[in-house]
Amino acid sequence: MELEGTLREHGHRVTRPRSVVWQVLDDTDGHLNAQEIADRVHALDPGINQSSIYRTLALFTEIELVRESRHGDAATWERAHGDAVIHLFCDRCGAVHHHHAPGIERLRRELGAHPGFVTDAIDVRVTGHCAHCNPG
Amino acid sequence: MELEGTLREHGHRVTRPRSVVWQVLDDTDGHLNAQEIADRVHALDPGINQSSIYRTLALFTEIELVRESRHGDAATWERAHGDAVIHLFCDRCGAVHHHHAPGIERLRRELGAHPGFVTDAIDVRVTGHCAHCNPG
DNA sequence: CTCTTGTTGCAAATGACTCGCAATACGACG
DNA sequence: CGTCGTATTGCGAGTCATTTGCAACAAGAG
Repeated sequence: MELEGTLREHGHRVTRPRSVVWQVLDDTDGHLNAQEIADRVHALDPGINQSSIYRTLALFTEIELVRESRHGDAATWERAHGDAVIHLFCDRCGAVHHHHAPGIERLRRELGAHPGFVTDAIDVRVTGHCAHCNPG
Repeated sequence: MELEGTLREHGHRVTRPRSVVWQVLDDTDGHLNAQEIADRVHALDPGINQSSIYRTLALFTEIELVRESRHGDAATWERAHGDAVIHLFCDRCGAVHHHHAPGIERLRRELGAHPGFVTDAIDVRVTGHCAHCNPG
C-alpha cells in the first residue's frame, strides 16, 4: 500500500487520521480545500481533529504524497502527480482542471541550460474559465 | 506618468499612499513582501498606514499595475509584466528570479486549441535553487 | 504484554489581512 | 484661488484559517 510504505520509509507511523485523510485524497480526482477534506474525513470518522488534518496534510506534502496549491487566498490539496500537468483554474466556478502538456519537458530541458538556476519542480498554472462557465 | 494615467483611467484618485507605494514598486526589480514594502514606504513617509498599503496593493493588482504572487504561504508583489516570463523561486534564499521564455506563447496557442477552457493568464513557476545557493 | 516515543485532541494563540467609521484631502467646478 | 462632494485614509477592532503547547493516547518494536 502506497501510504504505509511511504510513511514507513520516512520513519512515520500509520495512524487513524493519516489513513482516513489519505483515503479521502486518494478517492478524489482533483483538488480539495481544507473544508472539503474535513467534511469527507468526518464522514468517515467524526472524531478526527481539524489540527490533525492540517498536520497530516503538512506531513503528506513534505513526503510528497500530496501537493498543496495556493491560488489567490485559497489553499487546496491533491494527490501528488508529475510535473507534466498544467493546472487550469476557473475564475468563475473555482474548479481546478488538469491538462496534460508534454511541452513542459521541453521547458525543463531549456531550463537545464540556464546556468544560474537548478530546477526542481515546474508548476504551470493557467487562469481563465471553463467552457460552460460563460464570461459574465 | 504611468501611475497617474492608469489610476485616472479607472476613475481613481492619485493620493499620497498610492504614489509612495508605486514609487517603491517601480524602483524595485523583483518581488517584495508586505513587510518589505511597508519598510520602504515608511522610509519615504512614515505616516502611511499599513491598511492603506494593503488597500493600495489590492487596487493596483485589480487595475493590473502590479502582480501578486503566492508561493507557499508567502505573498509578494511586483510591477506587472507580460506572461512570457517564468518565475524562478529559490527555496534557499527565497529570491524570485525572472527568466524570459518565449515558449510560453507556444503553450498559449496549444491551450487555445483546448475546447474545454478559455485561457486568460499563464503563470509558470519553477522551484529550485540559485546556482550560488548550494544544495544543503 | 510492556514500554518508548511519535501522535493526537483540545483549547488557546498567532498573525496576516480586512473592515467600520469618522476625519481628511483629492480634484472638479466656478 | 476658494468651495464642496465624495473617494480615500488612519486607526483600532475584528476575522479566520492555520499553528502550537501540552497532557493523554496508541503504534509497533522487542
